[in-house]
Amino acid sequence: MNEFRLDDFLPYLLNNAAESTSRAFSEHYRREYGMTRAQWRIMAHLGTFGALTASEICTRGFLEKSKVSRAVAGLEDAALLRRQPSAHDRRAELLTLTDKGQQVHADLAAYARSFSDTLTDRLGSDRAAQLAEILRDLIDPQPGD
Amino acid sequence: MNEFRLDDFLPYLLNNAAESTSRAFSEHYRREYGMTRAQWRIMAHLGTFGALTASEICTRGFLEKSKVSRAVAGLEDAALLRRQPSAHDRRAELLTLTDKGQQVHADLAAYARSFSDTLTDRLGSDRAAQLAEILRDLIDPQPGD
DNA sequence: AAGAGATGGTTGCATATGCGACAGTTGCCG
DNA sequence: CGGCAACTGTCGCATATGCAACCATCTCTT
Repeated sequence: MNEFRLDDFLPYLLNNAAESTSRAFSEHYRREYGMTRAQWRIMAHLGTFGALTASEICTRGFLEKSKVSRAVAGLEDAALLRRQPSAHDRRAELLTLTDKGQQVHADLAAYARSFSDTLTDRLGSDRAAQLAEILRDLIDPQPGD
Repeated sequence: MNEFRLDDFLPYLLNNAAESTSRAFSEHYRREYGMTRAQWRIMAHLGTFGALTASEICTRGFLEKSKVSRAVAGLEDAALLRRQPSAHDRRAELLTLTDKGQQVHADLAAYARSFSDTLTDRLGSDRAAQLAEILRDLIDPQPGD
């Protein structure tokens, strides 16, 4: 009969796990810096990978471009990032963190780090590493790119 | 220095994996039935577990209660589910799928099933099972419950 | 039995979101 | 070269969302 079991449906489990593990953390940057999830994600990308364009962030982070556009505007207003024209493409803008942005990123990264350690402890480091690896496999082949 | 690596941050990977694996599927029920993500999730719960109250769905699915409230209203308007008063608690309402709701659920479940098979193939069934198991461990201890 | 506090569900309001349309730019093919 | 498709980022609009306030009901303590 090919029954459907919600408890085994990977997208469902992934959504729950993502939601469950992101909530506590998101409350932190929300309280401390008034940042949204999209804003934190953009900061995290720039803090980790350096200068990126908005559309690169869209692709890497599975975010809508209008969402990124507005989140970037907010971060710019808060003086956390700066735009500069791309040398090779006049449509695109390179985004980089300001000094203030770097500081904020450093704080959030430290928090994220300790948060991550908690999760790893809970799973055991072997399984945590397994999980990360499998997730990367699952993510890589992005449908439309 | 305790560096922060976004590529190893589990909440990030989980969000990307969830988003990546949910997108194609969500396009389907959106197109076919005009349903939102929350609505599909509610249908999936009711289809799998039978009668539930809204708050049980909130807890299981990591959904805000106002989101559920409105999604349920929409599903009721579409005649996909029905409310009946709980025998033991006059505040609560038991939600169940209507016949039409069951049909829609059956269709979506079949689609989900084949979708799930694709993912499992891609990972290999061992790793897919590992993943599901680890995710369940990660989810279980829900912060505020 | 009474009141405090928790819980179920709805709703108002401000904000966030997705989609589609748009203007400007680029790259490619004939 | 000329033009057309693809791409970048922004914006308007309708809708979805989160939060807090709210009413009704339940539970627990005393």
